[in-house]
Amino acid sequence: MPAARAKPERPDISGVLRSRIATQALPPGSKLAETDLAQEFDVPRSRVREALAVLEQRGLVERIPNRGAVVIRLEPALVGSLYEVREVLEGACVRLATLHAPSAQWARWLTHFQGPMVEHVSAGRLDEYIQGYEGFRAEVIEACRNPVLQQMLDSILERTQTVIRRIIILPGRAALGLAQHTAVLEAMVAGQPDRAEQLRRENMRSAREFFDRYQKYIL
Amino acid sequence: MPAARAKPERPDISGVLRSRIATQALPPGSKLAETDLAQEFDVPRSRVREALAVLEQRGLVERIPNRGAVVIRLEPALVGSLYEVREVLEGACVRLATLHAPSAQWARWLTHFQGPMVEHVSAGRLDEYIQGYEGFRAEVIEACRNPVLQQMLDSILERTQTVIRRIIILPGRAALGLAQHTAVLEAMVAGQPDRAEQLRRENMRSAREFFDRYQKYIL
DNA sequence: GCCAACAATTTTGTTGACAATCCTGGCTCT
DNA sequence: AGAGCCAGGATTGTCAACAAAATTGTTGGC
Repeated sequence: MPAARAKPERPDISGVLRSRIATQALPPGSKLAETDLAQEFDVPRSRVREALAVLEQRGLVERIPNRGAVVIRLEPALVGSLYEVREVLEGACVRLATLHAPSAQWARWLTHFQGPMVEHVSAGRLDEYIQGYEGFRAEVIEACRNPVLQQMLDSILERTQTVIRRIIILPGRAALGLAQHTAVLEAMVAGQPDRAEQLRRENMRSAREFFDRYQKYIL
Repeated sequence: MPAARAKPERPDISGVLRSRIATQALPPGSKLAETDLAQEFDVPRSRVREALAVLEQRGLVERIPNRGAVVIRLEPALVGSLYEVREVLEGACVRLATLHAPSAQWARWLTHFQGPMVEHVSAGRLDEYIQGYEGFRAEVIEACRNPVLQQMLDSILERTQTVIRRIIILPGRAALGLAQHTAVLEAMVAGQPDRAEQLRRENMRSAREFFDRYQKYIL
């Protein structure tokens, strides 16, 4: 039997780079050298080039002619713009989820948010808190059944992930955020989409206030 | 004197193709052949390739491996998703514009909407009506001072432009839309950002109802 | 010692050729 | 006659070499 021929893998370069930028494995200002990336992923440089075009279009890197691509730097004004848009998108998200999924689905999460999650926060186990929240969030987005909304939220999140993680560890933020999320969930369980949307938007504005107040520690 | 050397122009291929798709010069289902485009724009094929990667990322074309790129077809469900997102983005837009620009700036437009625009609509001069509205709209987006919001709205508009133009010619739509826009403007002049946002969202839902009702004539 | 001009190196941008894949059309076999 | 199959052509994907530009390093002069 001939050796199993390794099929030519096609790594999703743009995807890998996106997650590296989101996790700050590639911090703002990093230079993305085409040759290096082509070597690392073992692909021709033209593939790297296409990936960089996508990253530029997504607002993650800046490409200067004849000088290469660098990871974009988050100006305070840009963070503000991102939060303004995120506010209305997240609001629409919980409204649609409330409309499209049965109340019982959210009731499960409500008990989780009123029990274990409170423990996590008061015990300072932020990783567990974040993980639990991410699970809920994924279900909300799934319930929206709106690929356009999902894509735009993804795009905003990957640009602000680092800011989000620094906000959540601010003094009092996790506890306040948890209370706000619980309020949103109560509206969802009660089948009040508009109220859920409004509460979620207030939650986003609240997060943004923390950012404004602690801006110098975050950026 | 030596002949003026033509500097190597660098046409914005992705931009040209985007407008062609938006205006349906390239209707849904059209095939985008790399060789043809490279010849037409007189650029190497690699440039065309990068442009296609951007168009795919923007949701305007679908690329199938080894088979090329085709202009995406608007399914009714996708139009619904786009309108759900557009509703909240347009709402945020007028809210921010009301907050950031002086009332007087919108008062000018209000008189225009209550005078000439009514004439245009009742006389069936839809082109003038559209043109007047576009002017107002551009100023609103400008006043938002939010590049993220602007980019996302552009992205949605270029995908739904053809639908929008077919909705506006539906019986009664232009007159109703004008009345709704005037109501939004009144809220803006009165310095009521939240009310302007709410009215704008109602306007979007109304437009979407027209789409749902006349769907078979539009798609 | 510092600055400026110049040369060397590195990196990006471009080009054309080559390989792999898919579609088309005609042919053969049942 | 119809289904399946096998070229032929066309298109996409890949690649390496070349050209252009910018960065870096060096040298010479003040």
